[in-house]
Amino acid sequence: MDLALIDTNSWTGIREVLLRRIHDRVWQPGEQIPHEADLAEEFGCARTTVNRALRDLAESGLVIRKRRAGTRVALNPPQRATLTIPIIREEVEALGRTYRHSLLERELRPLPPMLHGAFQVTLGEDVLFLKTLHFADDRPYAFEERYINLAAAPGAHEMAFDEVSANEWLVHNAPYSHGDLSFFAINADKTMSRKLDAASGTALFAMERITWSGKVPITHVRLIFAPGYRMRTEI
Amino acid sequence: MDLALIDTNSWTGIREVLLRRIHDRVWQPGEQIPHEADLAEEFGCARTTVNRALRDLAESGLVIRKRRAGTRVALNPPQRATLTIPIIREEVEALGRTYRHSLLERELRPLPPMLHGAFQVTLGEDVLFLKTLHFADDRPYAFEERYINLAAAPGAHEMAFDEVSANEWLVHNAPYSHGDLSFFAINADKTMSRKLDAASGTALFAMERITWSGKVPITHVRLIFAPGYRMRTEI
DNA sequence: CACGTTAATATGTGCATGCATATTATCTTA
DNA sequence: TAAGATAATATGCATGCACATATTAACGTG
Repeated sequence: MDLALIDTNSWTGIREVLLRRIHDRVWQPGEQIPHEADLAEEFGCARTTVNRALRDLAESGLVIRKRRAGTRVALNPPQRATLTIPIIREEVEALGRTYRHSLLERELRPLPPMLHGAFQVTLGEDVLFLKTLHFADDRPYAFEERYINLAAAPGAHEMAFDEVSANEWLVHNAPYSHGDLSFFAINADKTMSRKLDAASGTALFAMERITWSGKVPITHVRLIFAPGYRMRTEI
Repeated sequence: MDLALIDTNSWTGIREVLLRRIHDRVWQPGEQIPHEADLAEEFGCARTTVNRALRDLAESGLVIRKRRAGTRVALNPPQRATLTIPIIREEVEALGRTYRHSLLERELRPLPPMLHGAFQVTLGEDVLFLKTLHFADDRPYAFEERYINLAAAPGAHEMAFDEVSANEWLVHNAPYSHGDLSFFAINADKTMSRKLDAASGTALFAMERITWSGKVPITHVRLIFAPGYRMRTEI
């Protein structure tokens, strides 16, 4: 890798050079690196360009920037990973398999006490409960339990959700502003072992998600994947 | 929320306004939105500023941008989540608990066949194998199995890893450029149930990670967490 | 010397401008 | 008409400049 080949007039080029200096310990972790102005002079470019490169490094957590205090190499670069949580249909189809889902249950229910803390809905108000099984090539792929706040997604009341999945419908009709996401492992109980075609007690990968639009909760989902599921990403 | 309060002279302000238009379906999913120049005129700011706001929205996957083709609202906004995978010590200490770890095993070994594909090392070359148990307040927190490529981290040979953990040492001494990360669920076998103080067969959350520096593999880790562990993030 | 005030400074951001580049639309030409 | 050349256009990026803002260092003053 010849450094001379890198174009230090582009912000990406400058980022590469800075990255290499950090990797090669030219600038030690915790050490302060030269100011934007100095770097700009060194690379013969505008401060804006250096700024862009440094901003990008700061975003990925490799350097810490503070006004007046300058920029320093992060001591413990946090290992950030960006997970892409696709719509299950798309995930299955990306694997080259055919997607299908079947709605096992659909009813109005009071909000289960378990969710009272996380999911602030007027008490007494019913929420829509759905149980869905997702298939890939006719083999169970994931089991879904979902509560939908009808106040946040009124149209859901009229939807059967047998054709289009609740997930897809909500993505398009009740966009969320933020949410909580968590992952954990769970033992297959009798129901799940039957639905997911897994031996009872098998460790299953699960994901739980709550989404809000502003302060209004939209939906709570728990997805439990069939045995062998792995969630992957690159860092 | 009064829109008039938002400062449309700052790129974050403009981002908020655009975000709201997308949420409120002023611009439908898939629909093309006005050009940077038009928006700049509307907000009475420079095109650069609008560009910055749109770039940010594009990064989060909410809009898709193409030269000449313009910007359009994403049809299926990919649900991205940024996970921060901390050093275990920091994770434990952030919980207000005391961290401790004990090295259970440390030896040179040939690379196990299981890893031959992922972890390209000269055959016959030994790698350093470590087994560590991490504690929080003297209760087992996670069980770690790690292979270190000595060619990539020569200093590791001299390290006992009983004081400073391999994780922390590597972070500081053999920075990686990229890696693969995956999460899954696994049943506790006899060893793990003993080490992690879990009933045999309990579903455990596990993470596997391989990191490289360029083309040279550095380390392969498998972390298995004690029962009840949840990995959380916000979206 | 302790503590509050003020100045210095590095990053953060906005603007106007110009050119680069990818992609689409249009216009030729065989 | 179809294929290829060419023009039009929206985003991408670099520059120089000005000013905003957070934070630290220096300075007084009691």
